[in-house]
Amino acid sequence: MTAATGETRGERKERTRRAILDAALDLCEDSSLVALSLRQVAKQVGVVPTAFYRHFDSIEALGLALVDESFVSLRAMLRDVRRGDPTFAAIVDRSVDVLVEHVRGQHQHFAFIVRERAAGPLSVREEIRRQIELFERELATDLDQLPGTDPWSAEDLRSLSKLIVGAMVSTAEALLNAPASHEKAIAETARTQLRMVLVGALNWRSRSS
Amino acid sequence: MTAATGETRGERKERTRRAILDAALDLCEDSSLVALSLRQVAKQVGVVPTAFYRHFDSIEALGLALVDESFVSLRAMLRDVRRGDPTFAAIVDRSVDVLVEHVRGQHQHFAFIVRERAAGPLSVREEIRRQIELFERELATDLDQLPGTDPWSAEDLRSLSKLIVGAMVSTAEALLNAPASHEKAIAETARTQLRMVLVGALNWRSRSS
DNA sequence: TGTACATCAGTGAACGCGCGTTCACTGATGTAC
DNA sequence: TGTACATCAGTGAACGCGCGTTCACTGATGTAC
Repeated sequence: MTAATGETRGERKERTRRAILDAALDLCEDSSLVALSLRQVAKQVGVVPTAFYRHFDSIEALGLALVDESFVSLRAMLRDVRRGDPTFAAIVDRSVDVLVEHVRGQHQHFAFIVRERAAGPLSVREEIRRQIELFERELATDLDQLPGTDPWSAEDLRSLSKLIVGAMVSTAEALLNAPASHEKAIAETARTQLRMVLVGALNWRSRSS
Repeated sequence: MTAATGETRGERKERTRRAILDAALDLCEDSSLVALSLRQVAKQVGVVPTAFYRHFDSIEALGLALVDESFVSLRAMLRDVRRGDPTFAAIVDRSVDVLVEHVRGQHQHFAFIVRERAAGPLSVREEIRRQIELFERELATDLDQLPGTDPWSAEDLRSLSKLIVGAMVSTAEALLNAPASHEKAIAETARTQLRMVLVGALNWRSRSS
């Protein structure tokens, strides 16, 4: 890290930390955190390997920091969805639009979570799973407050929200792996899926109760 | 590999190859193929590192072989589902039962696919994606032949089958990551989800057409 | 304001280790006659 | 059936390399007076 005038020591340290996080996101993009070395990261940042330890204890600790900041952008996404008209049709369209937009804008964070969720170091996998479960619970609460959902049981709400979160994760994966030209088709598929799920949930419950 | 009487050279070679595949499945179980070394595999098999090259060009080539054999067990699963009563209710129950049973029996293969799908070497990821897409297409064909699905468009069929395959993958992930005691609850959630999806698909289509 | 001292982000040499790959080899199994 | 030769799964030494981690260090920034 080169010095720059007018920066405090703290600011410079934060700048290096940021550079380490960015380098890690970048370097593990086509393998995984478990195949990323501290030396690769240091090299990309332009710092001696041992300087890494001034910021993180290990690659695993760096991974946990990346999980945290990735979920900040996911939460920003959810805030966008909650804002506005709470009818089913509006929610579906808005959810898909917001997902597509955020995957485009936060490509690296989404790719990181999708990848490390299955393959990262144990503590990273656990933290991601914990955070996704949190989303499922929040979504269940949101669904509970919509009109027409009163007679659903708590278990059905959880099942439904797991299904929706799962479909959203699949959609994000598809967006990440397909060229930009497929974006519209993937979004349309996601809309169809969400509509099927919501209509199904409504009809099924009203049938059996 | 120790010699054993009554074995041909070919049989012995096949036995070592099998041992290499098993060792790889075992060793990458809690990280990923991209963090697995040829020397670790050779050590676990009880063979000198260079002997590895008699069987595979690289860990990546070994990975592709593992993808192939993992999908053999997945195809066996699908055959089980297709057999028997083709009503919706029966299909849902049978699908979930068969999935739970196969995940239990083929734990390592499922875990391998779920993990390397997101984090494996590029060629391995591509092959897994290709195979899953194949499943989605086959499922779309199967759904097309069920009663009550005649008016669905080809796109809707694909969206629906992607949704179902995605839900099945999520269920497999949940089974892999949870203790055996949660098995029943996860299966019940999966049944609820599949019923919601099928009822939704039927009602939605009959509405808009 | 200037001075003396403390802090601490980043340096650079050194370590032992596991890595993939090369190469020439061994010796049991297989084959042709 | 026995003999001579070919095949080839597995061996073992060697290589250069990148790894994580230790340690004593430097020198700019920050702080107390």
